[in-house]
Amino acid sequence: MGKIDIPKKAIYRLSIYHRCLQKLHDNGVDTVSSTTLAKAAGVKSSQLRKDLAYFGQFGTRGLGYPVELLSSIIRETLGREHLQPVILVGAGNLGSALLRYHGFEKEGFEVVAAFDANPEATRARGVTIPVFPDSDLEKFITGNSVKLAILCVPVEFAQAVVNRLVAVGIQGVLNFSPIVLEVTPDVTVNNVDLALELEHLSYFIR
Amino acid sequence: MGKIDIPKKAIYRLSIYHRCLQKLHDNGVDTVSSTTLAKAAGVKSSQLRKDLAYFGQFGTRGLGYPVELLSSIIRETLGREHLQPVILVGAGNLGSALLRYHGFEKEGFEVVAAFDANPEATRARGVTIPVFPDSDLEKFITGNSVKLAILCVPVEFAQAVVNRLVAVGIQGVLNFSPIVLEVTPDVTVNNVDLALELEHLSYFIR
DNA sequence: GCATGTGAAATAATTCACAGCC
DNA sequence: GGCTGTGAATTATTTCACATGC
Repeated sequence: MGKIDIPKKAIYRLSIYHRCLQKLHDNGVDTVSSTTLAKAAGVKSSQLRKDLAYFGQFGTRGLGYPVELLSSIIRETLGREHLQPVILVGAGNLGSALLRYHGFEKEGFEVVAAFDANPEATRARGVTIPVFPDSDLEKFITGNSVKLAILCVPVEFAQAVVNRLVAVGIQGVLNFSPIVLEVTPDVTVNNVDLALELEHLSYFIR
Repeated sequence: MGKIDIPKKAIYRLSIYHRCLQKLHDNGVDTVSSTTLAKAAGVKSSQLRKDLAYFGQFGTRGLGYPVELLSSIIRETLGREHLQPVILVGAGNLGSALLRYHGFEKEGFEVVAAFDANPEATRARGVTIPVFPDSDLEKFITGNSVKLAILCVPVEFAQAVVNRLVAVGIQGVLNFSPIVLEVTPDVTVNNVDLALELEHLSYFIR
């Protein structure tokens, strides 16, 4: 790959900049300075300029950045020009909650299918996205070239399921199980660990 | 405070170590080397030793660390010796999903109450935790000395609600809204931004 | 004059490597 | 011999500060 040079944290910030730019665009703004955009994103202006400099030059000195252009360049850099299909595996309490939540769709991801050991029960929970038995996983992923998966299975199954996903081509996993998943370096795992976040907070209160 | 010297990221890792230690303890292990524990936690052994060194010396050279003792020392360091009450504000799709999920309880946090503009609707969604109208927020927080809040209100209300929370003593906020919240430095905000995590993943797939 | 783009400086975090101790 | 604890070295990230260009 040719993008190993952008720091991981900068990539998270790109997403934030992208959101701020969309908001500015909705408000009819078409040029923004690094100072203004940085303030909206909660970072220093120098950091914003450095982050953008990792992948090109888009501003005009004395003026600022073109909102719409920068927005689409970031979208492209993040690989968001084309809609990415996403599957969700494990539609228990949290999984079916996320399916009903539709927070991903709002930001432009399409959750195309869910998988569970007991698909009937999930459908009964008011989930409208198609739910399949988890034995259909491999067939579906291969057939639909899915690259991204949201993993909400119970912690004791998480490693086994991720192995199956990776074997058929999943390259990115959003993992909600409180476990450190072992994957090959070509697979990216992002952990969302709600209890861990609360624990972290509890350190900072007195 | 006297703990400003431990890096933020090290604190997250402490929680992970703590989990691994509990598992080891459950399996009857009573001593563990930095190499073994680090492997379980997915970090380098040198990093584990450095992280622990931030707040003391607990190991025996040639042997390793005492599992139970280290576990309780970490718990104390994180401020988890005593149960912290937590409230949840905004019981819409995601909020009520989290209430039904009970993932926090499993890790030892007690969600004592939820607040929403429409408490009836939330109760109807099968939530068993008490739900109050959001006008009761201040009274409840003050009356029960709550310090931690989970924030799931729609993004356009997030800043206003966090202002109210902070005004009556909330010191830690787990924020699910895709917005950069402005708070005074004595308040800690942790953002869980699901769409942003997916976007981050989409950068790494090809 | 104003705001970008960027080397250089400062700061932070990680990893090495080994002395010290059981 | 094995494993911790820790300074020193390395690597990564952030911030500064200013030359450059509109």
